[in-house]
Amino acid sequence: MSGKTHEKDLCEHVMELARRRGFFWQSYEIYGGVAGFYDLGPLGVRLKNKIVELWRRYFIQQHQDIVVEIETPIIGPAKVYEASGHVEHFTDPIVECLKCGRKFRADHLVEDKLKIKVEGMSVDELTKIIREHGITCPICGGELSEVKLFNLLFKTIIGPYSENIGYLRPETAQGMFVNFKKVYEIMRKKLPLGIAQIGRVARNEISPRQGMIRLREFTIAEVEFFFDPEDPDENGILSKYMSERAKSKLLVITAEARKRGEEKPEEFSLEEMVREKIVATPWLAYWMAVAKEFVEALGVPGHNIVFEEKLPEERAHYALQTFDQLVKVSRWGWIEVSGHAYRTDYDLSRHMKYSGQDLRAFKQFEKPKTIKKKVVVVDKAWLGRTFRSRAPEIMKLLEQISVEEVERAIVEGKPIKINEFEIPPDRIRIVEKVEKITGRHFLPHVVEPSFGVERLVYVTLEYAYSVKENRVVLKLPRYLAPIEVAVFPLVQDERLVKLAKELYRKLVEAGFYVVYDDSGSIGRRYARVDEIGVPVAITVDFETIENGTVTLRDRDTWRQVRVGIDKVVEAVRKFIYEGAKLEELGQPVGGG
RNA sequence: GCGGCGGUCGUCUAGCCUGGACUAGGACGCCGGCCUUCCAAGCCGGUGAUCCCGGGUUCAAAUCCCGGCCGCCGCACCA
Repeated sequence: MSGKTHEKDLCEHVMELARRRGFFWQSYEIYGGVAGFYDLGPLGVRLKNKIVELWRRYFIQQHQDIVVEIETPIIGPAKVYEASGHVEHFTDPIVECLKCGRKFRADHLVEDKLKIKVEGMSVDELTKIIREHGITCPICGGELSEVKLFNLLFKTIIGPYSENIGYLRPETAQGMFVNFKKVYEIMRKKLPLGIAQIGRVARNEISPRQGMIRLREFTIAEVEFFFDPEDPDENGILSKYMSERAKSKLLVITAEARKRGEEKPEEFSLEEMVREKIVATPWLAYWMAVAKEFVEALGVPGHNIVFEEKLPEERAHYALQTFDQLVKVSRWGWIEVSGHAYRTDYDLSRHMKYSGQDLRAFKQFEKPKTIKKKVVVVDKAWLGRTFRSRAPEIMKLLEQISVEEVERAIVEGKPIKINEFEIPPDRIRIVEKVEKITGRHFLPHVVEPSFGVERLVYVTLEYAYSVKENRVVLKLPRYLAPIEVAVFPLVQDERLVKLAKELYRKLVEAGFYVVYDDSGSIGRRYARVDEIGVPVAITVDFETIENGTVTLRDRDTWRQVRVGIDKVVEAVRKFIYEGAKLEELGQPVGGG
């Protein structure tokens, strides 16, 4: 499933365009550049912001009754990432073969060779074991280096004390988990609840390549979606949303199919995904459908979007099931643009344990349940008088004895023996207590759709890139265009220039991003704005002076219509944000 | 991290093997002017290169050698 060579230069063209026109470029270029870091230029920032805005529309605005957005720090204390499992699971002990240069997981190597458990063993201990047992490179037999730890987390120090370690977050997710209880309360304790965040993350990749595709610092847009695992369709919310997307179809390669060696994806409707248990929980499928719709809105055709289920060994430590959303790109074949993980209650349970805080949700039963319960009651006054300072100890021991055992002793009239102590049956009795339970405490489960935004920027550009009559035309979806309108006077005639500048002002005041250009020939100016994806170019010509109309030119068809100058703002809005066809906006212009 | 290949104006590139006339050439772009009544037209002028960085060899290095950085590909690694 890898990209083949004949399409290769598309990526190069996109990268070249991105550099030349200011979408993005490698960071720190004047110092030779650093791998895995990219800068966004003026157009790149606008495009990224628009993509993020679109993401918000799909994941938050359309789900505003159940999803809210927060923002949390990039740096977190060590404890948070110990709890999340990243300190442990993002750290691999690695040995390198001094002869062939291959690297191996040191722990796996030792476990395989010696059949012993080495979990939790230090680097030095592992090195020692390797040396003592003369373990060598399993491939070439060469000598092995010392064991080194490799952790993808960027480490830093919080404040002046070096022991106060912090980590840069490798995902925004922990910000949501840490804040779950608070947001849950703010949202008046309703489930399901999605908490979204868009922000920078950092991962110290060993050797990042592939330009914008694999970065050491990038932007993630993700939702941690919390729901009651025993009642995912609480209040019919799941059903409501599912029915809204009933027509959604997803191309999926299941883990099972992959194990069979299958490479072709199978198409499932959203309903089939759930009914045939392709997904471990229905919400996972639902958010996959939203994710696909969103990626389509970036300009990727549905047949180039596939969900691939990860094999157990490929999954992150927190996931019970994971699907990657893959998009086909020219150079690298199928690349992941989002991950959809069923994180269960892993994160909340870990934070509960590490923080000591109760992070459980509470759900009231419709009717409180009453439970009859037998309780052992001791004559505490007697107990205290008799055993004095040892009484509390006995109380504790008594709790560990089952009610049935005590009951039996009472019935038989025998004393209850607890270690060396004896309690006569008349000092103890069984009481039936009625307990009222109004609801249940539980840890919500979580599904997580998570997007790499820079990848989306790249994918969007690549799918928009086209060549027409030897000119580059960036056919971005209109609503994503960094610059929305261009205004040109046909030639540098004072009257036309004046009118064009007025129109420019008017469009700017209406809220659009507009370029004005009166240099060179009109054709050159059209070409320049085509290349950065400006959807519509407006030209003020001599007819404008006569009858107050201007031409609107469609980037994709190069066709033109004439529109009254006073109707331009509305026409542009309709064209860019309401999907109107050019021909609906005014009178067609012949020729040109 | 290992191996292979590569790195020259904003972009694409000539030159590198065979060191010297290279003050590094061209094209496109970009800027200014002229021209121009709708698709990168034309003319004039201009701008623009740490020849990736550092060291070495040499009288002399874009060119040869070594080290590093960065990129691409393969391996390894990888939410």
